[in-house]
Amino acid sequence: MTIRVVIADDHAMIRAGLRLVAENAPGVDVVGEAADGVAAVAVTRRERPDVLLLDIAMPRLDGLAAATTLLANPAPPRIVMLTTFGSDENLHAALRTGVSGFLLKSSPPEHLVEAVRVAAAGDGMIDPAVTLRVIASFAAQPLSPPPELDTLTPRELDVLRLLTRGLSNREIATEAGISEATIRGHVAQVLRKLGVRDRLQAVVFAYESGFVRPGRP
Amino acid sequence: MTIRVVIADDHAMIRAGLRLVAENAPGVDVVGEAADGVAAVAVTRRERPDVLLLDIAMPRLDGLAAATTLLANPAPPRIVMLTTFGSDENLHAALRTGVSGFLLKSSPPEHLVEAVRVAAAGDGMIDPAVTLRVIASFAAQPLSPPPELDTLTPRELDVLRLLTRGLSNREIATEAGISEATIRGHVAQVLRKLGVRDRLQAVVFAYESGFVRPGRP
DNA sequence: GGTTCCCTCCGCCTGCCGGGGGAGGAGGCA
DNA sequence: TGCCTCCTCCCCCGGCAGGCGGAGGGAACC
Repeated sequence: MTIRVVIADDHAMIRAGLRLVAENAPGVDVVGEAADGVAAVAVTRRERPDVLLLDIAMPRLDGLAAATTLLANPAPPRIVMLTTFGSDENLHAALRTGVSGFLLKSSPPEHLVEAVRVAAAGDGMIDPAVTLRVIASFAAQPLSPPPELDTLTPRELDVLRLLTRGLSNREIATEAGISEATIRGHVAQVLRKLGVRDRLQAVVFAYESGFVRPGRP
Repeated sequence: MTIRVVIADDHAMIRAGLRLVAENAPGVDVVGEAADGVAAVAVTRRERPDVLLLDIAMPRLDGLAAATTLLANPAPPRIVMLTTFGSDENLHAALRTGVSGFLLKSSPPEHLVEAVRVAAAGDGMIDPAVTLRVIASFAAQPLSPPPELDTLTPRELDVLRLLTRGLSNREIATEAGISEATIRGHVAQVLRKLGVRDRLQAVVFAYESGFVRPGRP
């Protein structure tokens, strides 16, 4: 029932440190090491560990690419991504690959052990230091109620909704069952109220303001 | 330096359990309780705790509304949301409010204590049991690469990106530093490859496919 | 009754968009 | 070398979009 772990990092010193921390934890066994992404993939395929500790920044093949490669195969290991800097690019890119954990190297050793155990159990863990940023990426949009939208009349909101479906004035007129001339008037009004130049910018505004969201008809 | 905590849950039994767990942790002090959302807001405003443990499902005012209310005020407490079921609705709704933690009641007590400490420190924690779903919500869209986008050349992708900012051909030309005629050609190509009629639908496609996302420049 | 807002509709006109077709240079590949 | 893709640029032309001003009917409010 031990958790078999492979460590991938290009710095020997850090590998040693990670190994020390991991092996000091009961039930955790380090079964391999790799100093770059290509080796990480090879060692992982050979050893089939439960958990792969993967540094993002590595030569030849970076951790993101290695994770993507491994996760595309059947029965991949759980991957805990390690990084020195918790930049938004690193964070989002890592989460996108579908890793089970994301940890900063500045995290206390017990977090690392916890992340390994959690990952091995099929769950996930994100470093507390960056978790708020993950949450913020959910909260960011709906917390911005664009004041301009409030001034739109119901009819104008209808028209804006239809605009975001890529319809022409004529199509909107058909859809709404009124004349195209009326739609033109509504569209002009919407553009004026939103302070945008054309229907294209109105659609961008609608998406960016959260008035419409991708994937919801 | 103790962490002052308020507990809000409509079940007295659960409040007692949470209090027991929290007070058993060194440096954590429970300074108030509430049995519904309205009381939670009132107690929180009176006690000004560092951390508020907030159940989602509560009478009068649910935890989500209470969190939204409190977080809209200046100097809000850190909020750790508690829930019995880790449904996607609960999860996303909670993260949207901007809480610092999201925990299932089925989590081990030490997770609760850890979440309180992490929240008090200004960081965030998401229950390992639902973290993978959070990660998946990042991976969900980019893992569906609409085949049409693959056929676009780098230049055409640039143009599409600029299109989604609501720019005219002339503005795109200026932005890209090439002639408008060239942009017209690229746009025509993009429309053809995406199978859409005009730039408006191309922008809608870009948003709906996840090629661009609201709120990310 | 007057005012205001919303919804409906009309015509005119300028300008950009998009379709069509063509063309040349740069770079990769066999 | 030939072949291909990509990027660059051009012309013509029809059509829709958007700005302009105007107008009438209905509902709500004072």
